[in-house]
This record gives sequence, structure tokens and C-alpha cells, in this order.
Amino acid sequence: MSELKKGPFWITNTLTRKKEEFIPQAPPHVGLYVCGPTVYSDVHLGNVRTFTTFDLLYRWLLHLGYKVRYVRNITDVGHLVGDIDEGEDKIAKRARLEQLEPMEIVQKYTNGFHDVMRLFNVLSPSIEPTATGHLIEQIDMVKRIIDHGYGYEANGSVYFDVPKFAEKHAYGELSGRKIDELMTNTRDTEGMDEKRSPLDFAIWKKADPIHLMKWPSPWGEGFPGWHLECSAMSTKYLGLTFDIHGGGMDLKFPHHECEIAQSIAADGQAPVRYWMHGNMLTVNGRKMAKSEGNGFTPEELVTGNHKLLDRGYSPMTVRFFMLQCHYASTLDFSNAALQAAEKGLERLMAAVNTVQKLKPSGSDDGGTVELEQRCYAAMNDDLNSPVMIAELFEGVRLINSVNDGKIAIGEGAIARLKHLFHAMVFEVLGLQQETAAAGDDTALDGLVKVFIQMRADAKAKKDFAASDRLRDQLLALGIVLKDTKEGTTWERA
RNA sequence: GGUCGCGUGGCCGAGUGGCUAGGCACAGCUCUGCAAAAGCUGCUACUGCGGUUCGAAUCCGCACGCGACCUCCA
Repeated sequence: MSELKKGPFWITNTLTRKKEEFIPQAPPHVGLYVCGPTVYSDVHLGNVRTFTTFDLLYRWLLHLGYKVRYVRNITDVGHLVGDIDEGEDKIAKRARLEQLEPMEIVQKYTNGFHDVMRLFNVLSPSIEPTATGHLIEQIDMVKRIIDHGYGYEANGSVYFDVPKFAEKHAYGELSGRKIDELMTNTRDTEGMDEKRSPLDFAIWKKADPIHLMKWPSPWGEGFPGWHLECSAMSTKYLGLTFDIHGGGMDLKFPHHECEIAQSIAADGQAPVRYWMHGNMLTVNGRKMAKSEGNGFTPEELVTGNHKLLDRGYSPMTVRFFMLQCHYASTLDFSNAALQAAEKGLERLMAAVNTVQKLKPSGSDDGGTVELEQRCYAAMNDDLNSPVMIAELFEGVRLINSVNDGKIAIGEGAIARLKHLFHAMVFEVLGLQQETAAAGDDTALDGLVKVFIQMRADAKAKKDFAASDRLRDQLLALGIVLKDTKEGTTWERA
């Protein structure tokens, strides 16, 4: 496929709220930064959606031939429970509750996060930096902000002076907020005496003597503010201005707004060329969130052991379910939708196998060139995976019809289909063949095959009473037999 | 209250000023000893009311309903 057919790639820049052609500042290199998790508890499905969204972006950029440096951080300090910059550190709180060293909490939930990412076949980023591993860079950035007059120290903490910044720069551009509206809407909160304005945010916080997570700084012992790490680390690995910054919609304000302000205050230039935000996963129309208590862990999802789940769903079913919705739309979770996705995925995967067996006949193209073009067009149109999947299902119909001998296509068309399905299903969508239920227990598999043979013998003798009895008894045990052209297979009900 | 967004067929979900995605479910057919599975085919929707237009579900206005952000959250 030529480069011309692959591009151009358009993405919605949430800073300008427009679809823009993506042109990296230094092709073929692309700098991509995505806000990772705060590792103080298990990730839930909503988190998975965001990381799947940017996995799709990463995969598509790679597929287009870009050399991508993908940085996704781990927040392991500085994220406070209550914000207003007065609450307890999330990780420290969890450490207290679980009676563990904070770094044990960090390790535990970082491991868990990685397990989940693997489960959903989310590719690892190129660099996965931690906030605690970049204290020097963060302290340095605080210094630059102070030097430029946008930060002030108060009682061992350092705050970002938002009103002062807003005098000369656009604050609130990304989230569509106006500084005076923010002022009127901000409620008075106790314990904010140190801040000159309620809009100011901490870039360095003083730590109590008993605080476990603290580091020396020019302002005394403390820890960095939450927003700062992303700015410091993206600058370090991707430069003062880089191509794409992604994250969940809920991070737009204040997190990403603060990142922009910090970078401009410290280094004088806007950090990001294209901002992208993934939308939320909802449950009964409400955002899935840790604070709502309506999230499931991957274990609950796979086992179905949760009050909102009728039964378990495989990770690839969930991934496919998510990719059938555009990343910028909210996606509502429901059992019916998951079950529909499960069936659809089975049909798609069956076709991926069928395409390998197709026999050429004649030289007809079967519309495969256009099909391929439509797939690329869909993905290039702001990562429209639902449309691309719809196109693939058109291909599924073609593949099955060719397989049934109803449509004849040539060798070139078959090769094109093979290549297209492999590229789109595995590389771009990142779906995997899930091992059939029959596969993981060889003793059981052998046993069922004995019964299948017995039934086949009975059928050969036209003893249908016996063959049906075998089938029914296996069904009662949860084993479903399927008679196909190639013989009988089985799976769990 | 402020800002932003959404409302599509039984369900989930794309999309576009006219050529009416896709998946699931459902129906018919094929295959099959039967059933299941599988495959093929069919199934014309866009919250309401006005307006712009030759033509709107698609643009504009109003109404109603819903959500996100404005506090930590992907």
C-alpha cells in the first residue's frame, strides 16, 4: 500500500475543537504523551478504555510508519485526596490503610496495572517514567517558574500564581474557562490561607515531619504537586513542545490546563501541538469512577462476579466492545451490548481464519481495493474504528461468500484480503485469538473427543436415539457440540 | 448557577444537507437424520415544535430529557 493511500491522518484537536491534519513537527518522529494512572488502587474498566483509546492511536501511528516515542507516566506521589491542595496524598493514605510502605503500594498497583494492560493487549509505552524518579527535574521546573515570576513560596510550599499568569497568557483555553468566571465559581475553602488566589495550585508541597513521602528541596522537605510531573517528564523526554498529548476527558481541567500554564511559565512555549481526549465509559448513563463505586476490576469482569454483570466476558470481547464506539463519544456499559460484541467478535475472528483457506477462482477483484481504501479512510478520519470495523464486516460477508463458492475472486484479491484483515484486526485493533475453551484442558478435550467419536459411530449406524442421547447428556454437563463441515467440535456453554 | 456535549430503528452504536453504516436480536432460506452451530437474504430509524432550503435526521432557533466538567477521578 502506498503512502499516498495511507494518509493524510486527521485528528480532533481538543485545544482548537477542530479536526486537523496531523503533521508531526519532525517526521517521521512523533512524540506522544499520555497521562497514566495514579497507582493507589486497582484500575477499572473506565481506565482501561482510555488506555485502549491511546493504544489504538499508538498502533495507528506505527502502522502509518511513524517512529513514535510514547511516554506514559506512573503517578506515584503528589496526587492528593481532596485537592484544594490540602488533602492527604492518595498513596500515603492507602499505605496507612493497608499498613504498607508507600513504595509497596506503588509497586503493588503498578504490577496490577501492567497485568491489566497485558490482559487487554495494550502495548507498552516506550518510556514509563515515575514522578518519584524525576524529582530533580520537577524541582528544577519549580525554580524556573519562580524565576519567571509565576510561582511564590508560602510557608515551605510553592504555588503557581494563576491570576498573574492570566495577565499575559491564555489560561483556560483548553477547557473553555474564563478566569473571572472561575473566580466567581470557586467556593471559599478552609486551609487555603497560603494561596494568594483560590485558583492557584501547588507545584511543591511542604511535608509534615511524620509524612513518609518527602524529599529535600530549596523550600524544605516536601513533595511535588500533581500537575507538575507530567510537565517535567514530557519536557525531559519529548522536548519543550511535542506532538500529541492524550488523556481522559476528566483531566482537561484542571490537570491539563495546569500543565499548559506551567510549561509556558517555566519555558516560554506551549508544550503540546495536538491535544486528544478520550471520553468516559458510563454505567447506566453515569460515569464509571472510583468515587462512584460502579467500576469493575478485570477479575470481576472475566468471572462475572459483580452485581452489574450477568456473566463473565473475555478481555478481547471488552476490547472489541470499546473499539466499536468512537473514542470521543461516551460509551455506556451494558450486558446486552457486551453480549452483542461477543457474537460479533466471534464472527469476525471466524472470518480471519476462513480467509486463510480461500481458493482463488478467476481474476475478479471483488471490490477489495475499495474495501481497503475505506478502512484506511475510516482510521485516518480521527481514528474512526467503528466505521473501520463496519467495513471489515463487509469483508466478512465477501470472505464467507467466496468460501461458499457463491462469489469468485482472484489470487490478488485474496492476498489483499488476507493482508488487510491481518493488519487491521491484529496490528491496528490489537485483537487476539483467544484460546478456545476446549484448548486449555487436554484431558477433558480428549474425553469429549471420545464421546464425539461414539456419537459419530452411532450416527453412522443411523442410531439417532443413541447419538442424540450423547449430545443431550454432554449438553447437561455444559458441553455444546457443533457439527460443522469439517466434523464435530465442542465448546463450553 | 456557569461552560461544554449528547438525544438515531427492539438493543448497542457510526454518519451525512439528497445516493437511506455496521454489530446484536428478529424473520425467511441453505446446510443438516433432527436440533444446534455456520452461511446467505430481509428488516429504512434519527426527542418534540418552528425556521432556512428544491430537499434536513444532518444547518439555525426554541422546548423537553440526559450527561460531563466547574473538588480527586481515565
